[in-house]
Amino acid sequence: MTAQASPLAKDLATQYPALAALDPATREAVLLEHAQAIDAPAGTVLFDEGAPCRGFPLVLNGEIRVARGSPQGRSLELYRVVAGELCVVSTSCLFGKRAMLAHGVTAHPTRLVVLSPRGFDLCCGHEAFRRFVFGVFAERLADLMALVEAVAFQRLDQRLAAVLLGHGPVVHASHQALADQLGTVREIVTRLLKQFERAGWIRVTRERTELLDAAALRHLAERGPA
Amino acid sequence: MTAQASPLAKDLATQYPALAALDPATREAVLLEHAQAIDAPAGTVLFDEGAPCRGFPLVLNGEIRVARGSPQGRSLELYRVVAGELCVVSTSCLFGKRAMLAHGVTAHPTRLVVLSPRGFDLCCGHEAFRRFVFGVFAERLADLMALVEAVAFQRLDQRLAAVLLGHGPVVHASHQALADQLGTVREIVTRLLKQFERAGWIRVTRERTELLDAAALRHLAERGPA
DNA sequence: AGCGCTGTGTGACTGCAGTCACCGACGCCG
DNA sequence: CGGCGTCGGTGACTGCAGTCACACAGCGCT
Repeated sequence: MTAQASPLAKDLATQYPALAALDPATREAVLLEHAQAIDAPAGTVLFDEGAPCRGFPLVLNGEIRVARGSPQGRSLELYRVVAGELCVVSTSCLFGKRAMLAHGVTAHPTRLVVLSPRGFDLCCGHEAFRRFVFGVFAERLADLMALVEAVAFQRLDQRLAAVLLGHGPVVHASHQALADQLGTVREIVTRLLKQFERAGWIRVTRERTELLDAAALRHLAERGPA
Repeated sequence: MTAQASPLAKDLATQYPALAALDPATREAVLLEHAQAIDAPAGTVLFDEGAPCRGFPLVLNGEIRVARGSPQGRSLELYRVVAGELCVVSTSCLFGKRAMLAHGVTAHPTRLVVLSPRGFDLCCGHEAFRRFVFGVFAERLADLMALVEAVAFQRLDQRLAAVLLGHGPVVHASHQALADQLGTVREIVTRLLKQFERAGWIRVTRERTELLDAAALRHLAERGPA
């Protein structure tokens, strides 16, 4: 399906002001000939490690989790792509002409538009779009550096606390899912959550973790062990 | 000092074909008005964590090590910038309008040209240069992901082996320097090096590590513990 | 009710990395 | 020569994270 449907174009313009700023001729050409809309239910594998790469995904709504697996079957979340962003792993892999370095799975039902390499080039001819792309790259790079630092220098309880805080006041996720975000195993998450619960910071029920004392968690995450 | 000196321009053209591909008018304008050459001896701190950012450094020769420090005084090398590349941390920080996320120190005497943001924008108007910049970003992103995976999932002996292999057949570095690359402490490096030496894989002398059995090290680094 | 699947809880054990407290070796310099 | 700073080596100890092996609870299904 090509992406000329009017509501889609409108969504795109709302989420991506940089696209809206293109001159109308280019925009039409890109949308008609170099874009493809996709609707993916939650849990769809959009791309996999080692696979080639289709194009540059722009996310309209929903969320993509980009993670990398370990040989021992563990997994570590690198970052997420939400509405208004583009997936830099795909971009990176297309420019470096290499296989994908990570896999991407939709966390929620997600609508996205995939730009062909040519379409991406066209858009990049315009400064506004370029600045947008560089901005996203900059963010991701910063995220990854923060992640490196966290993995290298922080304890798991601190990182778990940070992850919980990043999910809002009630976390809907199995312990295994949390473990996959952290790059650890289920038992450790269970242990640490129990610790937090005994401290009165959270309440744990099946598939659900309720934050009772966000301040304490934040303190642990930021300033280290009490 | 502006960068119109002919040998410098030639160096730039050699190291950066993407710059040479610009139309001459733009190139002249950029070099004359938006570039600054710097010669830095080894050990110069080019930028520091939390500091603002001057511009986009292009490295003509030498090497910059970009690392991030931990609160406990440890350090972890994120990547290096060699001739023909540009430093993405600076780029990232300029685009994200944020403070620097890491510090950069010259490992060898290094000559570099710093482009002003405006000069960078001018260059980016040309597709060849853009592709070059995206290519570098792609590489760094890939590096960082590999680093995240290594820190999260590999044992220290594996990572140390990899670092040794990355330095050529003879490594000139103190144990402390190696520890700083890995994000660990000196004693651990000493221990592991002794292990490798007992296995006959390396010979250790002061400030110098000679690789005797690169194959064994490579095997450890890639396939894990024997 | 019985079954099976997924998610959770836990105790025992292991091992790597980190910490601490030294000591010794080497090089530089007054 | 003696003193000092950097670099390297080592043993004892600690603690976190990971592994293994279970037991159990909740839910959907037949």
